[in-house]
Amino acid sequence: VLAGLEEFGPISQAELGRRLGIDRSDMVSTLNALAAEGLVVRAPDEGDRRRNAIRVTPAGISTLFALDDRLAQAQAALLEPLAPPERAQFTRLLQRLLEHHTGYQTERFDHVDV
Amino acid sequence: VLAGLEEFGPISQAELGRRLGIDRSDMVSTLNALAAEGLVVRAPDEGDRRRNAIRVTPAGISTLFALDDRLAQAQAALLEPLAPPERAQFTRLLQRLLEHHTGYQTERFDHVDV
DNA sequence: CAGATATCAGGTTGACTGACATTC
DNA sequence: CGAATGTCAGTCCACCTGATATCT
Repeated sequence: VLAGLEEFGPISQAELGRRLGIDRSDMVSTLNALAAEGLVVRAPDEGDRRRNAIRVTPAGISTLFALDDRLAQAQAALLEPLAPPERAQFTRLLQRLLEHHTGYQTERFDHVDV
Repeated sequence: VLAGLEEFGPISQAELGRRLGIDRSDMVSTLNALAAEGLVVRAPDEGDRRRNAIRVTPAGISTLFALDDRLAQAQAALLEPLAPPERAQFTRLLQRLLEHHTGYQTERFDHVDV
């Protein structure tokens, strides 16, 4: 969710959920938790008062960076048995599958030194 | 579970769960369901009366084959965007990761025509 | 008015925990 | 006796459903 917010910018909860494949009702409790930790802020959207404009706080960005770091470590551990070119090949193929089946493009998993 | 039984032969519930990474208590309900459909039979183990020796029935084998077929279709749909040599490469790398992290070896996912 | 949004209450499910009787 | 096995009851969590009030 933090990564989505950082990527898409301030956005309504419904739209965020739609892009991430998370249900509206689940997004409520997820954002409650993130807001309780001060990682995001819910502000009323001026242009459309049905919506909340969700903003990531600086603390949220730090947390996101920390998570990216843990992700990189986890990915390194997962791909450890493969040689570097194989890791690159594997993640490339995996990204093509992801993009084909979901339309979602990301470089978030490119933590492999090629 | 059916694939594990077919691969390992008659075996206790606990041992089956251990090899498949399924908890003992969950194995009970799973086998209840399979037994209710007549796909497996629970027989008391003669050598060790704490154990149940689980056997796959002919109906269980048919079901397993049908599932293998559906698995092949699902895998084909998943790998559809990749060219045949890429599919082979991808499944090979994936199997190496699986084997490295779990020690589990299988040819069950080799449904790709290379 | 139809449709979208945020929210909440409730149900279903899979996976885990803790306990127990039986057997080795 | 300690350890393993099969079983059950209960917990926890992710996910989904249906409803409601507010707003466009």
